[in-house]
Amino acid sequence: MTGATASRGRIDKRQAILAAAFTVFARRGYAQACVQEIAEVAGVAKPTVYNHLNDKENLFRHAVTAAADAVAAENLAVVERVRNPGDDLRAALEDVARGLLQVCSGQRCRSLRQLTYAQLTVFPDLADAVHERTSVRLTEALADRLARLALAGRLRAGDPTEAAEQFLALLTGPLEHRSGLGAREVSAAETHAVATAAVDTFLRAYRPEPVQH
Amino acid sequence: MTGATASRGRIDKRQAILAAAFTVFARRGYAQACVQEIAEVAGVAKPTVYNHLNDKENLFRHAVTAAADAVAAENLAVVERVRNPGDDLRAALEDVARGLLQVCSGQRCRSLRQLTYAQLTVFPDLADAVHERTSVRLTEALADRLARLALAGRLRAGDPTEAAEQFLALLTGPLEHRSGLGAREVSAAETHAVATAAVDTFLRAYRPEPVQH
Amino acid sequence: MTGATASRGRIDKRQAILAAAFTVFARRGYAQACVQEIAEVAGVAKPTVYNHLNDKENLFRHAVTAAADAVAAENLAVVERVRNPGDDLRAALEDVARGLLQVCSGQRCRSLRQLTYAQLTVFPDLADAVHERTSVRLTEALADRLARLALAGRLRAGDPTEAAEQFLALLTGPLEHRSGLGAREVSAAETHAVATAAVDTFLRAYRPEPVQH
Amino acid sequence: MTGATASRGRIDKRQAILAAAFTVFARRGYAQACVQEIAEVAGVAKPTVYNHLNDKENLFRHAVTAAADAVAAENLAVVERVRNPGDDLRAALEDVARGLLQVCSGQRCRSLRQLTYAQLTVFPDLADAVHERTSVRLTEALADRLARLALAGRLRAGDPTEAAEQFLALLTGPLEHRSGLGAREVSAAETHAVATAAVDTFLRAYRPEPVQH
DNA sequence: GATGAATGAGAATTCATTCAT
DNA sequence: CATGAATGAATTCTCATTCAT
Repeated sequence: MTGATASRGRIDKRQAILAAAFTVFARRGYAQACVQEIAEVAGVAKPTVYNHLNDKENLFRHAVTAAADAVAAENLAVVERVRNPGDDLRAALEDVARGLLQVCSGQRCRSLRQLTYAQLTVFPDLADAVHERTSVRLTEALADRLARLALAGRLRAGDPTEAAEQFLALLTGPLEHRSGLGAREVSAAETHAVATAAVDTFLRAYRPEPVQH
Repeated sequence: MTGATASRGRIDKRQAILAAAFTVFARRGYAQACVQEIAEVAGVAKPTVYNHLNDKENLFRHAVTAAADAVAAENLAVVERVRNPGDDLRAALEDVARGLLQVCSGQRCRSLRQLTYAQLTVFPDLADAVHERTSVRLTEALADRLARLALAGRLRAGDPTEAAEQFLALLTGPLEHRSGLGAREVSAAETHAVATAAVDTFLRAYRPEPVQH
Repeated sequence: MTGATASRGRIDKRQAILAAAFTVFARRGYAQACVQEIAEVAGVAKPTVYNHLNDKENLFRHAVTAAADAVAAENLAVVERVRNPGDDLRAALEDVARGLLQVCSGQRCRSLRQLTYAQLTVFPDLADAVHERTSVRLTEALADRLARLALAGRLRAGDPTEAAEQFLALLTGPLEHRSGLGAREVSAAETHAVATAAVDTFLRAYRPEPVQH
Repeated sequence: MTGATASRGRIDKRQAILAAAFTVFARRGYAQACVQEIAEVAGVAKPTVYNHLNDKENLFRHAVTAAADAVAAENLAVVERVRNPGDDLRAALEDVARGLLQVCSGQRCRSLRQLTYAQLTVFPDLADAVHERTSVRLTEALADRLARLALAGRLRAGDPTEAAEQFLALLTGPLEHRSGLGAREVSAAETHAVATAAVDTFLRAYRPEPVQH
């Protein structure tokens, strides 16, 4: 029991450090963030941070990767909701669209984008990892759903990955535009409008071809 | 004449410093970049950098703003090409699309995005300025062209700004996706494909409504 | 006990830094002194200086204040010696005079004067603090003693603060004059002569009025 | 004529630089003062300062020496006023006392003291020169007057230099005490009181011995 | 394992001083 | 002679990282 408790305490401490690190990195950027502040936010002493994660770079990698995992999970859960679309295809797609926009306009997701972008040239492999988790997987999961819909004749046939890319682009592009690169919060009304417009355009472009006879 | 030469020399040096600064900031990121390296790349002594631009922040602001101006000019020039679309609308839009992708996939534009994103929380006003120059103006210029086309009955009527947002989203979203957030170069073939797909989707969604009779 | 040792070590280090700082500031002046040299003299690394005292200004303030406290204690101890003057008033006053001159002609006191004077306009509040500790308190302590003597009829009545001011002036004025503003050491013989002359003048001026009858 | 005008202009410029230098040195201290600011105050370009006075040290030496000369002249003029004391010795001495206090409490004299003190260890020879001009010469000039008075039987015989030292000490000591080392201005009323008290004490101590018969 | 203390390396910034005009 | 521009040399301060306890 003691052992379990101790391990748990240790794990908790590690989690606290990673969470604090993400917060501070998001607040200051990689280089401007200092380990001191992270330790303070985590409520531990500086060397404890070094005991758990070897150096600043490692700390950054783990904090960012953890955030990317969380965002990935959220995104995939949203896409999963369209597995059984029901009769109203538009409604189902709008549900996904709103869900994704909610995730993308959240604090964590914006910070993640920012940090990853910022360190693109410094830690290119990390950028790859994040991109894989948040963008590639999401696109593929969505492509899977769209492929099913095409097969069922509810969408025009075509490259489902390309369709998924475009569906996501119609969401994130206007969102980014309206949030000023993610600096400003975007009102619920506005994300709603973006979602509606995206689905509308998508459905117009991907409605099944009229049957020839 | 002497004065002109001297001034010219001074202006040249200032330009050299700003160019070097943008290069080094792009290579290392804001905080990791050191003024020393910028001075070396510019071929001047460190204090000369401080004589021309008062401190590191100022240097960053000017370097980024100058790059944003250049990108803005390039983008607007591309959009201008669609002012007289000719008979083949699809060809005209594909021309714009390819032109914009060429700009956006260029080194400078990617660095600019990266730097701006990275310092979003630190220099929010700078992010605003860049966003205004590169995104807002571009969207509006494109919206102007699309509005004319709608008026001429060659596109479905609707909010032209929204249409422009979506047109641009269909370009930059997939581009970003395929370049891994902008880390990798994207082949000409791929940008070509993205442009074609974007225009195709856009035209399907925005073709004029069939006339009722 | 371990804790005690550690604390003691820390306190020792802080003392060493303050002592080194005073030495180096005295040697070079505030602005010319560099923290590097202070650290070397203290036998620690530069950042250790910053860990203990936050910046150069703080370091200066603490070093000077500590010196002022030490000088104040010495001066007050000397004045205390005249609490029970005995029969020979002249001897008692000469004792005080010599004691004070010894303190004032000492290295620390001269450096303190110099540093305080030098930074009068830059750190006026520090100058106030030093003046209060070294000059005001001393004058008042001496005034207390002189008041008692006047009450006992051994000195002419009058404003004791003014008398104390003048007593001290008769010591420090000529001392400063002979030491060339404190640059040169003054020989014991000369301080002796100054003390004797000061007491002589003081007693002539403050001898009790001849009793009227 | 051109030559004369030119020389005059050159001399004026040099004076302006020295005056500006004294002002700025007084405001900031030697090391904190920067040549740039001095040039601005003097209304010339930085290299012009270097053309006239070779380097910062030289600039400081000349500026301080010039100020010392001016102060010396003022002091000596005041002492000269007691050459023909008239019947009322007390009045004559009070006149000198007030005159000297007025000089010593002036801005220039305080700045001069400050700067000289500050650089005592860095430029000891400069301190000597200032001390000689402002303190030694003054003491000797006053000693001359006091010697004449003693010879005339209006003061007790004794070492006139010592008497002069004490007379000056009774003025400057209390003045310094009340001005907080020269930081604060001293009201006219207070300098008046200091002068009166000094002369009173001086006359009590130096009145002629009652004649034996 | 956690921490208070210490430090080596490095970065921004300033400034006296010198060229070239 | 006066000056705009450039620079070499310092200096303060910060921070990731490591010991010793």
